[in-house]
Amino acid sequence: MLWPVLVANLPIVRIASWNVNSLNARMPRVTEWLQIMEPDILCIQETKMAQDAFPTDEFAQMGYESIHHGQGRWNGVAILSKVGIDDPSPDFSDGDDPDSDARIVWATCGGIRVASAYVPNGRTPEDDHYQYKLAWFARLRAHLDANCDPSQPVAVLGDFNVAPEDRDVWDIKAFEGATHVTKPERDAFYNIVDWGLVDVFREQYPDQDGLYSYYDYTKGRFHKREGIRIDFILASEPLASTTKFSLVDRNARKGEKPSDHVPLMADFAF
DNA sequence: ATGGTGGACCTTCCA
Repeated sequence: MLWPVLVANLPIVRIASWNVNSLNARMPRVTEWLQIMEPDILCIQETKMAQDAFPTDEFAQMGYESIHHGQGRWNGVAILSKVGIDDPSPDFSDGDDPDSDARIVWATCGGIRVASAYVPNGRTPEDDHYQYKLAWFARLRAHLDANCDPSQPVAVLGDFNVAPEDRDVWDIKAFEGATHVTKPERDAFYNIVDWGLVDVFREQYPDQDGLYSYYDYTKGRFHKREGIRIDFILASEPLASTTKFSLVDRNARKGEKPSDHVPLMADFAF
């Protein structure tokens, strides 16, 4: 345990993201993980929970304020914060056309504009959902253009459902004709990055391959290390330039009732 | 053997 000593005199904000695949099913794992890692901010995706079912009190007892944008059976995103929840905003604030799904929520936490994002899956390149996915990415970019400033601390975290490079999947040949690796999806992802965001994990570990954020439940994918890197902590330069530590917590995929995604975490001396 | 899992929900959709 050397590194906490090394950074003990720096103000650190610890930010995490986790697609939990049902917060009801995952609550024991989430509370355990919060107690171990003690993030200041946790972005949650796929709560699969109605708005009024969110365990606000239970998180409050652990010291977290929260904002949930819930839908019910599908989707649902939330932000937990020990450093404040200011200007909370569900969805995209671009007028009178709300998204059909609860896929993004925003809040300012400790001076950082934070988004918890769950990008549509796409299903297949021929599916209407694939076009919805591309449009959703464009809408996120437009929201950033209109409402945020990359010279200020901004962090967009979540499940982007895109593997940006071939090395972000265990075997690119297994993805022929599939979503998550097509050029339009990758272009849409990089269009978000190009607004002024840094893939914090890749920046810190440019040569680290084989450490993925998602492993399909089926076919023994996890123990065969057959995963994909589709979850990201994207931070604007004022934040990303202060990165001290980042983690893809593969251990969280082990044990009883894991999510199919693992949590990501980063420490910023901000 | 051409499937393999898991979550929501009620019979099938979604990832």
